[in-house]
Amino acid sequence: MAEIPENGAVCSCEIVHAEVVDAVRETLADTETYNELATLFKLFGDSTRVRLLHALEQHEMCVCDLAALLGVTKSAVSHQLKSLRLARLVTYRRDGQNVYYALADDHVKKILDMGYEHISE
Amino acid sequence: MAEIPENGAVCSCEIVHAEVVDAVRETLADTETYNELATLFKLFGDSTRVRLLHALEQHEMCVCDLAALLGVTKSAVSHQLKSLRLARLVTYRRDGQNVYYALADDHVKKILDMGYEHISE
DNA sequence: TAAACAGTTGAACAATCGTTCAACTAGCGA
DNA sequence: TCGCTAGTTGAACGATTGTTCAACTGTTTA
Repeated sequence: MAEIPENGAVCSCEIVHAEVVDAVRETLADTETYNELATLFKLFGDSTRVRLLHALEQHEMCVCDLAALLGVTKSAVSHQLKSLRLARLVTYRRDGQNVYYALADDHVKKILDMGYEHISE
Repeated sequence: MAEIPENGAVCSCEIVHAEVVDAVRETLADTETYNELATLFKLFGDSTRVRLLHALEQHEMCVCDLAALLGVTKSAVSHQLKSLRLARLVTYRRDGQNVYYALADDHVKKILDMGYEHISE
């Protein structure tokens, strides 16, 4: 469970509904979990990466073609793909001179779809 | 559709698989859509906001109690809640001196759950 | 072996972000 | 009305981020 400060330690106020606060506190996960979640979603929080992921949702592609498609440099694409790779959002496959990237699983699609649903309202 | 640069304009390389690039290009959305998606997911990309959202998933809460629960100042909570409010992720309800926040809809829960699934593997 | 191209990497930069601080507004009770 | 508490706001700060640039590795072809 999380290391949560005592009442008033940092918040500079009194707790108004102690029962609610205590009940909710029980259900919270540990700090590390929230950090990992934030780190994951941060990767979806950049339009270049979102476009990369959406493109890879259609078909696996090499760095060169992704760069041409999105209109950015190979370097920029490579940097972003590395982040996505470390988070296991995309997979890596070398074939000759080319390196092909593809979505690692369908979580990416589900998350993007859920986001699209929200902004479409 | 998006304004996508011509081949080689920015990518400093030749297109390797023109058919794939052209096919994927057809399926991409416009720039504004990707910007909105990124803006949305950026809000999930901070552990304080993720904890706020997860807490509100359990029960509506006032700013004061949220600050006490998370161990941050009321000001920090208020700033973050404003961002979440502008993105229609949380709702606002004043009752006397207190302002109660709650999740706007279940997209938040679905997105968080999908993220949790991913990091749990 | 050397040239050519695909891709990666690290440093550097500007831009963005989250928190803090101080000052403010709003509602409640005396 | 005054004092108190809840909440908001804007400026300022340090920290993080995305891109660029230049140099590098790896693979293919001549």
